[in-house]
Amino acid sequence: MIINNKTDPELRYQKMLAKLRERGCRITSHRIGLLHLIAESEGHPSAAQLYERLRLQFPTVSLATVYKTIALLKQDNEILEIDLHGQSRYDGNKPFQHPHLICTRCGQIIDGDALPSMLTINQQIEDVYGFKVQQQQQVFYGLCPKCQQVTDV
Amino acid sequence: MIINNKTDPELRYQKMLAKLRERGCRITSHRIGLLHLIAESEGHPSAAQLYERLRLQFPTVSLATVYKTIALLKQDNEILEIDLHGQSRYDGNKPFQHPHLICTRCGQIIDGDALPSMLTINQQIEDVYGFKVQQQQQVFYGLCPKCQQVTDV
DNA sequence: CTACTTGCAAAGCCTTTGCAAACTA
DNA sequence: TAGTTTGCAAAGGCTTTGCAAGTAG
Repeated sequence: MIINNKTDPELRYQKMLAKLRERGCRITSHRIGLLHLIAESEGHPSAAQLYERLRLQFPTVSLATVYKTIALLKQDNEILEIDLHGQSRYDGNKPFQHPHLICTRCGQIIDGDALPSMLTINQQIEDVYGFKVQQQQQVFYGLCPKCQQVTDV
Repeated sequence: MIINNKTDPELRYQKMLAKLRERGCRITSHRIGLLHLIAESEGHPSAAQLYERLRLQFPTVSLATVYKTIALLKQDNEILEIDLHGQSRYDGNKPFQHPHLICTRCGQIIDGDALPSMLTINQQIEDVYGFKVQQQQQVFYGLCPKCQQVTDV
């Protein structure tokens, strides 16, 4: 079994900040705060969750600002958007495409970036269908190890 | 390369009809028409597309009715819902979980149910993460064979 | 005849947008 | 100072829901 290893949040923060500067964005205190939250981004938060957390530091910040900053990071491929039935979750710590495992009982979202098939699936798709993959979204719903024990009774 | 083989739409229609009867649903002409469209469901239509097609036969039908009938079929696992960034597409012909390949140029949605890794991925997830998969949603965006030629110049 | 189904319109949810005021560089 | 960013509120797209009228069994 795999232990989830995170990228260093500080490095992620610096990288994102640099990208924003590169494109000539103004660096506001709200953006700095949000970038820190996103670089950390434990548990794949939604925009609303990021907003709630950011509001603890900046009570006047708005949800629109959160969305606008996320939009910039998406363009720079500095944040990964996970599309869950009309609600987006974000991973700014590992902004590359990887599968996610979602526990239907406790709601936990596990990064599935250690699957061997992850390395071969795109090639397989090209071999079988002649289709060239650019992006992917793989979500698996089921029971995490802990919740299986609860259910097994 | 794989030729997409469809299930017999008539068989699918009968199966769905039987399931609705089983649960004591009333069989209305609108539902019969919609079931036929869904059993056929070329190209993974959206609710709005099914509605437009159904309206040709039944000009007074409403979009709400389409959604309500789809909801029933979902509960019976007789229709597969594909979640595309806030818009749902439906496959009532092959209502089991399978990957989809979406061409970002022409918009075509290809069934990816002939991939070898499809058979092993759930086991792999259990081996690596101890996670028991119940449902999945695998969407790959990229270029279909035809559109690659256009782009290759 | 009874209970389910329908169409309509309104509401819901998340996300995006328009705009004047505020702020970064 | 000039141009970006902000918060607010409204709008947008898709889906769901409430309800009285209509219909299947």
